[in-house]
Amino acid sequence: MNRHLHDWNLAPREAIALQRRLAGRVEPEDRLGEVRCIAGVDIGFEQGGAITRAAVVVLAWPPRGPGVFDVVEEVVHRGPTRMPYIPGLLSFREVPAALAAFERLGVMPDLIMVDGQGIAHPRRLGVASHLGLWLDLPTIGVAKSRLCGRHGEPGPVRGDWAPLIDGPDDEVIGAVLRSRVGVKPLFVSPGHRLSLAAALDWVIRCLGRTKLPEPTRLADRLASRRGNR
DNA sequence: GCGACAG
DNA sequence: ATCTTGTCGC
Repeated sequence: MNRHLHDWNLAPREAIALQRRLAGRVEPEDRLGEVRCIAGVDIGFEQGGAITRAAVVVLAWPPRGPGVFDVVEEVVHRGPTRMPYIPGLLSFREVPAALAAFERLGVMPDLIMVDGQGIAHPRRLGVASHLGLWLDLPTIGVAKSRLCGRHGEPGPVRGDWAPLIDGPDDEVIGAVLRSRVGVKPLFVSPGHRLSLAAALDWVIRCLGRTKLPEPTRLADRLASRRGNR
């Protein structure tokens, strides 16, 4: 079945072929059903990288106030690191741990924000898309830097953005978003079952006082085992 | 061959 | 990603 998706001991060449095949299953949708909670996912490492630490934070929607969310649930999964980091093959290193964390979740979220790219990937299957396909849930890729694509400098105001273009056909694969004045922009792209416009909309609506949207920011903090800011 | 390269 | 102190700014 989809069991082979769990055979993360794929050689790079096989992994790339799998990405090409799976990319065709990614579905862009304009809107979601009723959203009651949004999850943020991020992976951290311990002991020099030997241990992979996956964190999932589920927040209630709508927020209690501007940028203020109630935490519904938090899960951390720790396990041995199996794959090295290879640009373009990040999902094979991080998704297994993320899935293990989701299996422990009591409430499945209606939308997931992942630290990394969605379709803004050489083969249109970044970690957010891969996770979304596996869970069959809407996902958004929220990365702190660029993997591929060309773009101009977004405006200086929060909410300003510039399209992320790639390929010979100038395909729009994401957006470079100014999430906060005076900081490097975020790279937002659809993961699965969501359009770019919807993805951007959700990320902006989840922005609090910092650069990262709350779901990703809290998951990042938990994955890196930092208690504060 | 050279440069780029999520986390 | 992670290793790490102080420091500039609101």
